[in-house]
Amino acid sequence: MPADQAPTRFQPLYVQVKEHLLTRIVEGYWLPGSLLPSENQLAAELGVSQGTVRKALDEMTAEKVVVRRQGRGTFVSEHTQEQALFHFFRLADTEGISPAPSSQVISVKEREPTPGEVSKLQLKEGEAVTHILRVRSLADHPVVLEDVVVSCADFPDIAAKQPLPNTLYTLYQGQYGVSILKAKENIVAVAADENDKSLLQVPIGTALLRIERLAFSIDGRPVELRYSRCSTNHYSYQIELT
Amino acid sequence: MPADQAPTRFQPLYVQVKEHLLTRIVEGYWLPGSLLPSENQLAAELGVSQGTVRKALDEMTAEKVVVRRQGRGTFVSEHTQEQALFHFFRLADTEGISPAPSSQVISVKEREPTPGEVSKLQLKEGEAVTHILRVRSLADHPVVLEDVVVSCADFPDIAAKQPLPNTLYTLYQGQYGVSILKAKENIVAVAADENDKSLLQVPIGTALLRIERLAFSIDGRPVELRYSRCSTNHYSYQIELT
DNA sequence: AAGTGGTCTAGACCACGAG
DNA sequence: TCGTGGTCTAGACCACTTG
Repeated sequence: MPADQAPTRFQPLYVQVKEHLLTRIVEGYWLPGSLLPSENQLAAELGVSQGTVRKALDEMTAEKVVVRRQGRGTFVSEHTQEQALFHFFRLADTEGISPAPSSQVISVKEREPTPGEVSKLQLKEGEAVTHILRVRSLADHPVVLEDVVVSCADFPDIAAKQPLPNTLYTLYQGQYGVSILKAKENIVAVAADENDKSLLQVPIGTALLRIERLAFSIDGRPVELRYSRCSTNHYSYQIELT
Repeated sequence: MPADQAPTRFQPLYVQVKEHLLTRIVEGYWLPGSLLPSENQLAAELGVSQGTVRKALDEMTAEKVVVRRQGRGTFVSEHTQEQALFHFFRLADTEGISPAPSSQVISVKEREPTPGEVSKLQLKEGEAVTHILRVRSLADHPVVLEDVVVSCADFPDIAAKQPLPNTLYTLYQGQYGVSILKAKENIVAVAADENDKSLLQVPIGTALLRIERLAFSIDGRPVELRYSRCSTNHYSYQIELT
């Protein structure tokens, strides 16, 4: 007994259930942090068995779209401070410890996008972007110089939201309903320039990490482009390959 | 009806099944590439239901310990050229394309480990290491200068295996039965020195990526420590955060 | 046609959290 | 005590691969 209109091709039931639930979350029917109906309720509502709902929720749990708590229920993921931090902020010291970063916003401007931004963010003709420049510090030392570019269409009037939170992703989710679950990073080594010298307090020519990050929302659209220039004197970029 | 001796605490049955299967693979009872018994055979042999075996195999599939092929069966993962390459070799050009790297071995030596190597590789007292130095090229241009350090106990007489394959992990698995499934990387930016200048053909002071990788075998032991110095003039380190 | 993994169901019991 | 997710089972049918 299929519970959904056929999407395009024959899909396993649990995939259809998953996409149905995902759609509701993306559309804001269930907000981040809210409790979903129980597996049995969803199963009854969609006309499938509880095991099928479970399999859909299992995959969504693996993708961190939802969080399950035994005895309580299943919740839409929330970008808490820790989550956003440990998931996307990869800098830590030799012990693997990352002190909570603080941020100092240098400027917030609306402007025309560059051709690279248009293609990477898949911007429409004439769409403007907001450009945030800030310095992030660990233990009171400036470590990262960050250029953040987002579409004004996705995030209108972001300049008015100041002071901006340390983790922008909680702002995106809380104020704009955009959940960042995936990102691609692209890392090269560059020499520090005049700008780096004054803002990161390193000599010109110091080797820095330059990280380009393209972040995707829950529905797979690229929504943020971010360039980070990192001093790696005291911290390193750490990641696990599996 | 439990199928395994209780490990330490009460564990779900499927976890016990998973650990049992994992042990057999680690011990070489089933070699990489070989076909496992069917789910029903395993279930009968272990005295659990087929669904429980399935759940164990599902997790092992997610961890890439095994590969399932519908209609054929479940196989122990093999480090093929592509897998090892695309899984752990993160350098690619702006289009995300990575030409097959070639390697030139500069030296292979046995020596005493440094204190850092002892602690990172968890070496026993008096255990020697093999140190491989090589240059890896993409499209005939030298791009990575690599120092690879492994324990002589894990990989005896590795010097005799020359010419070393491009992807050492296939050698580890094929000749020594050690499967690398997980690694931690630690990235900083450094300036090129004399050595980099001659081997990577870059000017002294050029910013390079320095990647420290600690690779773990299927049973969770650290077995290889590798330092890569990468020129990022034409290629960048690319990774997906999820 | 036979055997494999892939999906789906239905029902049972357990462990946890909250009232 | 009740409702939740977590585990386990047993059996059915489907889709794919091979002979």
